[in-house]
Amino acid sequence: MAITIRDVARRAQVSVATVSRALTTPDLVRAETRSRVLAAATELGYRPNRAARGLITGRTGNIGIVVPDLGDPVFTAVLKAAQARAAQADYAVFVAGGDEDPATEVKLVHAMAKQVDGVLVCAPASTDEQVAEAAGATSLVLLDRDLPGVPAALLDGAGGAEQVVDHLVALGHRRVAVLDGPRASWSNRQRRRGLAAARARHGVDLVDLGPFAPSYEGGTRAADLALAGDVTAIVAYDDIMASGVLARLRDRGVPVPGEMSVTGFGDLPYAELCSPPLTTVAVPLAAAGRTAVAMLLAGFDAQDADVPRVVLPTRLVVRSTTAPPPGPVRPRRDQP
Amino acid sequence: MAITIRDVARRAQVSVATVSRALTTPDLVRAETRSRVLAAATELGYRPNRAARGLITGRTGNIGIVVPDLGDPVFTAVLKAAQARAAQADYAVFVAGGDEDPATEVKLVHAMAKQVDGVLVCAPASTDEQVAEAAGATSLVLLDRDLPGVPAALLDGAGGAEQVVDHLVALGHRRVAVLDGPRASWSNRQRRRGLAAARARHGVDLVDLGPFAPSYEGGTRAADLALAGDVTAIVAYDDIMASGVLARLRDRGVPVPGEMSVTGFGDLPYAELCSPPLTTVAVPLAAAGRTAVAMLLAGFDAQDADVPRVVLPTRLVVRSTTAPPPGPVRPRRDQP
DNA sequence: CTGAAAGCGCTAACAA
DNA sequence: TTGTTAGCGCTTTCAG
Repeated sequence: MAITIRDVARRAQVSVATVSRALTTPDLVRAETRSRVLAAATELGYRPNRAARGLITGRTGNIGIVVPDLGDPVFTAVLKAAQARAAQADYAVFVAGGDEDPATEVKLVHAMAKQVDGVLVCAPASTDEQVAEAAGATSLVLLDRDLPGVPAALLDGAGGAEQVVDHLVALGHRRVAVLDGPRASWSNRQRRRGLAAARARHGVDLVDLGPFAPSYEGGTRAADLALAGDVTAIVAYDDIMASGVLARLRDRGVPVPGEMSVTGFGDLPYAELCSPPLTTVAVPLAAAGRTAVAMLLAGFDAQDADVPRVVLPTRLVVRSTTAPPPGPVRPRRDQP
Repeated sequence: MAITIRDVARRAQVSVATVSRALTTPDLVRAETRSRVLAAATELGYRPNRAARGLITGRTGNIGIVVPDLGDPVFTAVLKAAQARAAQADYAVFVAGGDEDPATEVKLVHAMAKQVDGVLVCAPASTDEQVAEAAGATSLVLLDRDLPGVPAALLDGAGGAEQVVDHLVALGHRRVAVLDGPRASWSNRQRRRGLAAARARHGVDLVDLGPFAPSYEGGTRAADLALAGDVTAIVAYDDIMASGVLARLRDRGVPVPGEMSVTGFGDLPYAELCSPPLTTVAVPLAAAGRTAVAMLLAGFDAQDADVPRVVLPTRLVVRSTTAPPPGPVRPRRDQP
């Protein structure tokens, strides 16, 4: 068996209670005793059993993270930042990835509930009811999903979408294709909201296409449809779809951005590596992960009943896939 | 407080011991009693506290995974598969990412040790001594790192490297640049071993360049050096470096594969998306993750003293970045 | 087949 | 300032 608090007590010639105190509430023990205990602990290589501690304190020192897909770079970016932030506070993190079933996410939360102090749930596809119910099982923070009463770290997808359209309009585009992604997600709804706002504001023609799979293949398929749509720009659902679009356009001999502008969403590492480098919306995934974890941790202590809800700003990154539309640039006429 | 075994016992009109048995060793309780208990448990939504159980059984039902970098798609691929495999066996997984310090990995193992039944350590950069010492703290399985006495799931990097050279030689290349990556890693040593073997076998000229950072920028830098080296092919350390090479060659107007062949290593998703699609070595990351977890789990039960060590095969995937060298193909002369 | 009781490693009153 | 004791939620002898 591993070494326990009792071994340390024996070696330091004190009771287990004193060892416990020396470790958790050092001020409550005489300096000399404390150092003796600490010395004994180090010599023995003692590491408290957090599970046992949790049993009595009700605090496990663990948090959980549930993501829709551990293979998706969007979520691993969040995970990385979240894990780092948690480690900073000496919290360990459980991770679980749902796969097919949207209800899985909720199950995962329940499965973790007893072993963690709280769970960060990323972009759950579950229904509001399911999420609310899961929130009953443990302390919850949502990421990229909004639900009244549950703390959330949100990404301003609407703002990002607006910036994209603003940019395209500024370049002179008047008719652009919008490639839709999976309909269900909250973030997609946000993005569409931003698109709608921009459309209203500028009076641009936004040609809705899709939905397409958020994949390279989805992008290649979408490109052909967009090409048939008499547009001068394509707003893809995300970077990966955009890369498919780019590839297909190249195959079909359509110069980008000369004949066609293309934008992505996410600014994943490879957006920069596309050729040409992709104009896209940078989404602060790492910041979101950090923030969400910070909210979770803060929620453990603070008992104020307010439900924090922070929206992280997105930012358009202009690279080389956007340019004025071909032909003579028609002067823009804004709505009166 | 959450609902405990006692609540279930009360509701089912039995003792807590019976509830425990009904849940863990169903055969030991009368069918009728069992169903009564199970019903009560379901009605109450009871979920046993695994930490408390672990305290007494010595089994936590958790495993840990330590990776060098949670942002690296190589490791998240492993993580995804490992997590899935663990979930299958109803194990939850802790995840931690080391960052700078190689010794961090060992610390992470120790930090997890008490909360898990075993840890999967991916490609640790620590010294043999450090790893061996960590293996003392808990049940360990290594991935992509070999150490006598510790079970390991290995990737056949040497074989992959040999396949690359075989392929290039078969195409007629006689002088190829090899871009080195971080020297320290075990997997890099393996790859170099494969290269050396192939060189000895074929008598090809292998021009060692580097080391370079395993990044896009590293690749662009490397490309220029390779170009100056009078070679007809470039073997990059990994896919990402290869994509940098590709980009730089395009910028410099060198047709691939017409004037220069390029290979990667890893077959990450975007290898296929490169333009042209990258010839590379497929590494069974998911299989490795699954296997490693399976080994870990198996090790918990079996008490045979043998130390499993499985080597997963890699496989060359020929796409469009390799072709015969330019100019008249000189007939190959193998060594006598 | 079932219950009573001990105890896993630890913390939190309560005394001393 | 320190030790004694109870007990967190659970499993596991040991009786019955």
